Amino acid sequence: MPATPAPQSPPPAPGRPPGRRLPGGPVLQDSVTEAIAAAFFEELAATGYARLSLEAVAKRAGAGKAAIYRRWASKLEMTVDLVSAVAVDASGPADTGSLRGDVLAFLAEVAHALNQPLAARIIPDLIAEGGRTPELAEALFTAVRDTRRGKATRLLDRAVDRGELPAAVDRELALDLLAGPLYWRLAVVHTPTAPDHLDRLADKLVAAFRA
Amino acid sequence: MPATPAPQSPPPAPGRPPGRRLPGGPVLQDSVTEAIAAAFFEELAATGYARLSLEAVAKRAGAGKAAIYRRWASKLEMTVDLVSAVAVDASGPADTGSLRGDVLAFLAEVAHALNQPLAARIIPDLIAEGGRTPELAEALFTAVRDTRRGKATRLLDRAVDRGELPAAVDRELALDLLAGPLYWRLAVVHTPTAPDHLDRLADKLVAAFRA
DNA sequence: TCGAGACGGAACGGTTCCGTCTCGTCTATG
DNA sequence: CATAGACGAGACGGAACCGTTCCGTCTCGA
Repeated sequence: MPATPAPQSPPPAPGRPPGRRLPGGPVLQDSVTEAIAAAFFEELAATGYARLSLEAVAKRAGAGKAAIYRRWASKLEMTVDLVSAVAVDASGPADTGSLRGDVLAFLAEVAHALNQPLAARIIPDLIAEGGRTPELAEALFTAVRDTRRGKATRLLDRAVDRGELPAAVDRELALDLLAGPLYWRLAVVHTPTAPDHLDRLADKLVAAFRA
Repeated sequence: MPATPAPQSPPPAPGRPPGRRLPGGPVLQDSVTEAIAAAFFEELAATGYARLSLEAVAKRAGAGKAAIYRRWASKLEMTVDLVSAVAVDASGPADTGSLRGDVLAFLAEVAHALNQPLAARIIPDLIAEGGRTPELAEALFTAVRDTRRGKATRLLDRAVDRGELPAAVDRELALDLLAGPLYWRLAVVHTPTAPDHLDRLADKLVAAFRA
């Protein structure tokens, strides 16, 4: 019974950090665990969550099915755990000194994420699946939506502090405007973007915030 | 000439219009066909395209599987056909006399569509599936995206004619701004909307277009 | 009246996947 | 060096669907 805490074992570390069965925190130190995680995301992009088969994940990872079941109890648990793990980055606040600069930095970050081919396929799929699987929706919300939401809110707060926006700026709308158009273009309609696309979008958004 | 051409048959109608096997045009006169279509969309909303089982559709419709296979050759063909059928409405141009009025009317139409519970579940699912199934993506594009795109383009043209926008208005960005924020809010993040939400959004969008 | 054909229903063999379990191998600790 | 434990591989029974085929019934138009 390796993975589970093994309450009686001697003082030092119980071997090397194994995976774990219950949610609580991503691990991934294991090379087998890493291979499984990579295979999981590739399979997720190719097949979609609904049709994703743990058998295919195991085969792609060059692992046995037992290696997966030793780490997670189910496909849903595995998904929640791995998705939460990758979304934790949260990264820097990106204070560029001006509202337009901050907006542009935010857009560039979103665009960069959505231009990853794997992410562009996986994210819409998980969002759609979240409509059917509340646990998955919650994991997405706390890991992704709330993180971005926090960044965008701080972006607006800084602009208010600088006097670039009135204190009463409509934050709800601003958040939708920051995320919506890019998501729509890159993840829904798959339209190519001109090199200065983000620049022009940033101009429009700043104008909208000030309205 | 509803069903197959039936080149030799006498002048009058050959019975009643049956479904048909190949794409080309929605029919749906049949009561059985209607029941199947309704069951299909309910099942699609509940299960998602990937897991949708024609057996379940037949059961929900109170029909036999043979009744489905008599009309469509596969799940994909059925989906393309039925989705194209519902999206054809296209509706009126909605010229309200002002840019802001037109924008608001456009937003209201989008919001109304996305507030249908079935649509709100089905659309993100089909979009995600479209990333994996080119035929489905194409059906969605020609039936939905191009229709909306045309409406939005005419909306901008009218504003240019009125002198409300410069002729060089950035149509690409405007289209993303019209669709993206609402789609983001209603279909991705599922956030409730205040009663005056569309009004305030329309103000922001008009300001953005003019920037 | 009678035949054509669509109907609901049920069963068919063939896949695919699940979650469990058993092999024999490899490796690292003690 | 011995051995415990994780490993890859894959067989297993059970379940769900697929797409097809067959019933026996019912409703038409000829």
